[in-house]
Amino acid sequence: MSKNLVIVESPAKAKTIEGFLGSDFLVKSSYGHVMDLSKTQIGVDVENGFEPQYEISPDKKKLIAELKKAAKEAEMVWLASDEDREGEAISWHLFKALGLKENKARRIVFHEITKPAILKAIENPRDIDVNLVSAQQARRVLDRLVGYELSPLLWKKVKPALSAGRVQSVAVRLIVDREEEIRQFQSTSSYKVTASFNALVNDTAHTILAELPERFSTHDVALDFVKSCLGANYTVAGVEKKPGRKSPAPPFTTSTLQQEASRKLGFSVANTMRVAQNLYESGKITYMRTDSVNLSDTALNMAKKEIAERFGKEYVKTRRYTTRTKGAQEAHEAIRPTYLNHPTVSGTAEEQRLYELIWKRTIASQMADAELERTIVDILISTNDKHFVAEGEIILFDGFLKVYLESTDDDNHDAAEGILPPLTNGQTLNLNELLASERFTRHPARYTEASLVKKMEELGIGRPSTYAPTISTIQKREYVVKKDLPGEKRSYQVIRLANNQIKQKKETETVGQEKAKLFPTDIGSLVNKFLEQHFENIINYNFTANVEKEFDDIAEGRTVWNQMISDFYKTFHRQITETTDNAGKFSGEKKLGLDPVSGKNVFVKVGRFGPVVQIGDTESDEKPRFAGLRKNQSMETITLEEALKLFDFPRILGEYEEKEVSVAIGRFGPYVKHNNAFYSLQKTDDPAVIGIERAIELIEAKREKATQSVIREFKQEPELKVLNGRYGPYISFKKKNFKIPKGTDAATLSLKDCMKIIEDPENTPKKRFVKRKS
DNA sequence: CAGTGAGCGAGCTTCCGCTTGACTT
Repeated sequence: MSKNLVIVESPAKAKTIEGFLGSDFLVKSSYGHVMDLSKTQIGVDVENGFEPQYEISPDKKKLIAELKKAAKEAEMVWLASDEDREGEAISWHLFKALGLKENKARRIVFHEITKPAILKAIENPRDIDVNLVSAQQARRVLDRLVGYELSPLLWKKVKPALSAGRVQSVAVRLIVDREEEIRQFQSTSSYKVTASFNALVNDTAHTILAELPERFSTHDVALDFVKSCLGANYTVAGVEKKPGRKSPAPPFTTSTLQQEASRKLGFSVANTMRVAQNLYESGKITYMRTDSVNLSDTALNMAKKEIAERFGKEYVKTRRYTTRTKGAQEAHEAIRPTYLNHPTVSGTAEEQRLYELIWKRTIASQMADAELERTIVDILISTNDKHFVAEGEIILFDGFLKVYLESTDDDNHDAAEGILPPLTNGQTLNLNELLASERFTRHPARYTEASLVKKMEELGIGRPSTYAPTISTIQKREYVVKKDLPGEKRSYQVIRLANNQIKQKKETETVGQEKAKLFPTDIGSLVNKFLEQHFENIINYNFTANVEKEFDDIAEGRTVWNQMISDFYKTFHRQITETTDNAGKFSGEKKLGLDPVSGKNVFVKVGRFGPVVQIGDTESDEKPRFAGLRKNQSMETITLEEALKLFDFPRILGEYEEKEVSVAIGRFGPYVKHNNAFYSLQKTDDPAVIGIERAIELIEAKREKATQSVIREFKQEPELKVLNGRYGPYISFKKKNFKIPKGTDAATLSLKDCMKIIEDPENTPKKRFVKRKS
């Protein structure tokens, strides 16, 4: 029995701390929040001061019972959750849920997981900060009211099972707005002039690349300029040298780690977090959900030592970074390796790569600036008054660049500048080639998962622990899809001057390719439009920043939390009732034209199951016909012709084994139907042209696969089979599936063994969704 | 997980922010 019980949020942290403290201390984890509002009800008493109705989270009941027991046996309980709004609330909830007494509980906080820091914290306990808890309560209640009043309104007015919230709806808006900007964007072209020269410097031939600082707006002006260069001489008219410096980027936060892992390693946001969690749990990195760029003193000293040993003393520069991010709470350190003297670790390939990135970034952040020298060379053209400019950059001292260079999202920059040979004033250069190429302005970039996180962080929307889940939610709701675009060919004009001759030609380039970018869907755009019309104040980009200020006031004790919520709710709830009463169905209905066969109107709109084409008016006596849009189609762009084509299904292809074979398009894409069985089409198959031969191929292929997946069959019991599925072997019996206990060899199971497994209630299929009591 | 879409009506869906395993057919 321990005299002291310490409760932290994360089990990995608990394990580390237990090592620091003696046997008088038992360290446990709360696994995050332990109490929350009821999931199935609004959970807030709006009539009575917005009193929250908390309950112990269902998955925490067992844990709370355990903690309660441990608390009873201990002389003192130390509540050591994180030092931020949510952490304070966790301590308060623990206090309540464990039924602690004032004289038997202390609140402590520490910023560094080291023995001295923890001992110091224990010597300096404090009370739970009630104001900070109130601020969290306000945050929680506001999010609940917004989410649980807006979502049902969407079910009624737009489509069932949709959702809206303070964070997710703004994330969707960013993507919808960006797509609209791209649609509105008008590309213009201009002519950019570049030249390459040959020069002999110290008996060595060098190539020098230069550019005209200005651009020409039309082909004619560009051509006139190139013509005016015929027979020209080019001389160096000035060499200017400027010193420059580059500083390293700060250590990683959750958001910057997600961005760099996306750009440098191609990881999705969720993957980055999964891999980082593994590194954290095996003690290799510090906590991965943080908004702080701060490094502990221990880390700073380790970095200093490591850099001096590895690269030399001149590479050391100790830096303390401060966070400027809106709403940062800084309960943790920046993300860094636990031991900075380990540049690599063992683990999976992904773990090694992510770790290396974190190591480099941390080390670089404590290294000296890179010192550069920029050279700008001015080149005169003898036949006109324009100048070429050549720029070069050399590194005098590499500093942190030895280890790490941050990448950018900006793909508009041109080829890297190289080293220029030492040119002298008055030196003549020989023109090798002069090019005037047509260049086009580019639309703003679509968001990647990571660049969306960056933008959300700038707006103060979401927290390190929610970036990845939010991005997955908006995709799961089908507001947004992540996809690639193949790009299109575009031709552009090039005017070339070489050997004193001008030649013009047309070249082609591929533009507009996209890889893993976020696009709004029809539903996403429609829901966004609905919210813009009725709840602009909620999805306004500044809404979160404004309420955060009010939460701060509550935390400081200047505002009473439920007064703030009451003020907010008055307006918000009026908007809800007004929209409920006055707004009609919001389907985005749009008329495409007339059906040439029936002469009826053809519409597109969002129906109960997603975007549909409708032939015939809803109000008419005859029932309208419907067909769902294909996955790659959009209400925005679909034509009448494409819409009518969707009604060509189901199409009868012929007969096979004396049963009809047809092709149709269902909820999950195009499929072949035969004898009441379904066979999905491949991506390369077009349901509009597919024939009976191909359909039979698909049927046979699926049958073949099915026989391969059978591990065991029994003559005595044809309804029982041992099959190989997605998650390994399982038993199928009378259309129900049963898992096979670990350590059992599926291939040697007898019928008796199988029946035993089936009868064991341990192995019965679990219900996917737990039905709630009414 | 598969041919939905009217209208009727029951029963369902939903938020954000803390934390990890559990374990799917």
